[in-house]
Amino acid sequence: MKRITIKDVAKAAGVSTAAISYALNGKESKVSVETLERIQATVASLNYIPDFSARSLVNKKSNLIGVIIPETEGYNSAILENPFYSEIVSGIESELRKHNYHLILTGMDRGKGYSDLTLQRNLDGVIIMGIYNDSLYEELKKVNIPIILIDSYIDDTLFKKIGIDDEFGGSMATRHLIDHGHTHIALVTGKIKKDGVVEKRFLGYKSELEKAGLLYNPAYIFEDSIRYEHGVQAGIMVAQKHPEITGIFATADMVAFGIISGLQEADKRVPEDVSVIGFDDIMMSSMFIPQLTTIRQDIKAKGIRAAQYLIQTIQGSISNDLEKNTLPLKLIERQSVRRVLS
Amino acid sequence: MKRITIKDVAKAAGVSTAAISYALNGKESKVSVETLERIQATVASLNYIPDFSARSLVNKKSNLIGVIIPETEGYNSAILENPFYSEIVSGIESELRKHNYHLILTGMDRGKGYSDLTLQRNLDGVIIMGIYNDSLYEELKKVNIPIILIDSYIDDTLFKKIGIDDEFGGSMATRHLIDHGHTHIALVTGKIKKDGVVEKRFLGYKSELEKAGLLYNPAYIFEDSIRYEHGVQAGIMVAQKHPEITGIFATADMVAFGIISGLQEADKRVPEDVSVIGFDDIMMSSMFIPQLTTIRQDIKAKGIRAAQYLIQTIQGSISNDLEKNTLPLKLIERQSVRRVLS
DNA sequence: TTATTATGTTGTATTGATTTAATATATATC
DNA sequence: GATATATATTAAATCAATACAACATAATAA
Repeated sequence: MKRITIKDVAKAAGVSTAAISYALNGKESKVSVETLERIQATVASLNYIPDFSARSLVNKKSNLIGVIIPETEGYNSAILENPFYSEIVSGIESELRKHNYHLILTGMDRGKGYSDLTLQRNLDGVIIMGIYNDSLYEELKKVNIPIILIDSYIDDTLFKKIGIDDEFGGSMATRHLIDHGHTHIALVTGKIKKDGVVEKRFLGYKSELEKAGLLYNPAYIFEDSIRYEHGVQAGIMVAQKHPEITGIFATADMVAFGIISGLQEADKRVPEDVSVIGFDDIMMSSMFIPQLTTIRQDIKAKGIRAAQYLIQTIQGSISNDLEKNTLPLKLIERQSVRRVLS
Repeated sequence: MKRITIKDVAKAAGVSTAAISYALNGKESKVSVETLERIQATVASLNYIPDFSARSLVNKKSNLIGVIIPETEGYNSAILENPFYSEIVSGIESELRKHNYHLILTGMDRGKGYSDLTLQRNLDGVIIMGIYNDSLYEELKKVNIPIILIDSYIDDTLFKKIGIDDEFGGSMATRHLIDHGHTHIALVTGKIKKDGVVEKRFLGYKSELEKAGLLYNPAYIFEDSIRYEHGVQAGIMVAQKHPEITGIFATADMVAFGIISGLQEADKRVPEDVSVIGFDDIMMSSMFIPQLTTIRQDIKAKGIRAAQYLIQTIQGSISNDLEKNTLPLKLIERQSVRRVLS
């Protein structure tokens, strides 16, 4: 089946290809009403669908957006095994589709460049998740297209960012435990890297302890990776080695699930013996038993907002609306935290 | 920053653009060793990256694969909220990346066509999830590119398929309950549509009941959608209206989670009072409490296999290896099913 | 009526890479 | 040394669309 090109349409409608192009690209003013209608009719009858390759070759726009998920430790080349990212991508996709952009989804082998994809495909823009100071940093600057960073604290006006106030979130979670009478509070988290979200949440945790006059004990920090398995280990550890700990703040819900399992495995009950608070409020958190008390961020909205922001930037209607770029957080009280009597 | 084109490289290396093209596309035999080396050197020094739009314009290959997730009932335009799909996409992505294909991920508004995307982007192939007999059927045939269907029973040699033996899986699950002494077994499931996977699982359930001489009771079928919420409702229903039911087969793990919550809400314990078996073995199933007994399919492998099969088809090395296209199932015994005494 | 402006319309160059056919050069055969 | 063969190399056509500049026609102004 041969492809129907703009020439075929032109011939059938008895006009030039230029007329077709004008008629189809919002330049109806350059075409009379009669020809416009005739063109539209023939386009429909021939079922003509323009070729994006040819189009993007001339006007350097591809209507393609790259969505890049760097490999997280522990999630080996399985970029969507982390449900948090799935929800974000889901939001991005729905928003992009609404605006007639297509989405190229890709993981990123460490070492390999971002710019390859971008240049090869003439991407109109890129959304990158959870990147912290890194070698990629400089490379990103070279590729001169709009870039939105989700959950990044890279401090450069060149990059637009969508995120949350992670430090505040860390404070909220910690304070919630403190307010419920907990005095020995552990933190279970992924690697604390400079300018990563996890560092900020940790900072919130620490400052809130100080504010409450509680002792910050480095032995209460279980730092490894943002994975279920790490949570399990930490849970067992807490149960066996630290009976004084009654509250645990996990910097991700996934980790909180692991902690709860680990605790139960070591015969501690949640929340009767130990309270656990998570972070993110992924979908599973309300389905888990016990239902997880956590700091909610609207994950899907994050994706949607990132897509909107990117599209605005591409189309030049840049609204540098910082308030809308730091999304709200909310404490969701469910079943995994209880009050202890002092 | 101006783009570096093949012409720039040609000029810098003192050869024609044709030579560059040969050197870069595995046609080294048409180029002498010296020029090849010179070209490679200049390509590296100029950091030349070819433009896929131009390339795909001439050879009608885009190195792009479309991954299409039709909107599931209940998952309104949030294509990845279903963790099952996320895992598949994850598998597809890793495999495609390995072979230098890029992936366009998109949901599909009901009504809108598949062929638009395909033709616009000159896709080399398409992977479509969970499509059953439908109006889209005919449209798919018109677009003459390789298509892999995941979890579909559309019977047409034009479409290649990757799936599992859903009926057998349904049997396995049901038999497991029967073997554990259960005689009143409910089925909680999404809409049973002709040629959908759910229908097959239902058929397996039914036939296994008959085989065991048990009564098939339509009142035990809770048919609505493959969603957590439906599971909750069904769980409550069973607890309140059907105390005789001791075993429940959910045609998806997500639904099983809901059932367990619903049962607990209505003061039934799992597995002490009621046993629940799921289907899929998504990641959460081993993390859930109680850990879910389920029929495992290797979800990520499904994605990988689909990608492999598609790439083979595109490249002409078609291995119509049916055995490898029906992936194995395995009963995973965990904590949500227990033996009842008769 | 002629000059001027506005409105449609089209021919053609352009985009970046591939590929065919033609050409130039080197090597082997007799 | 002349002819045939193999090997490098390149000029130019091609892919499908866009957009500039040129031109024709109609509408308006003088």
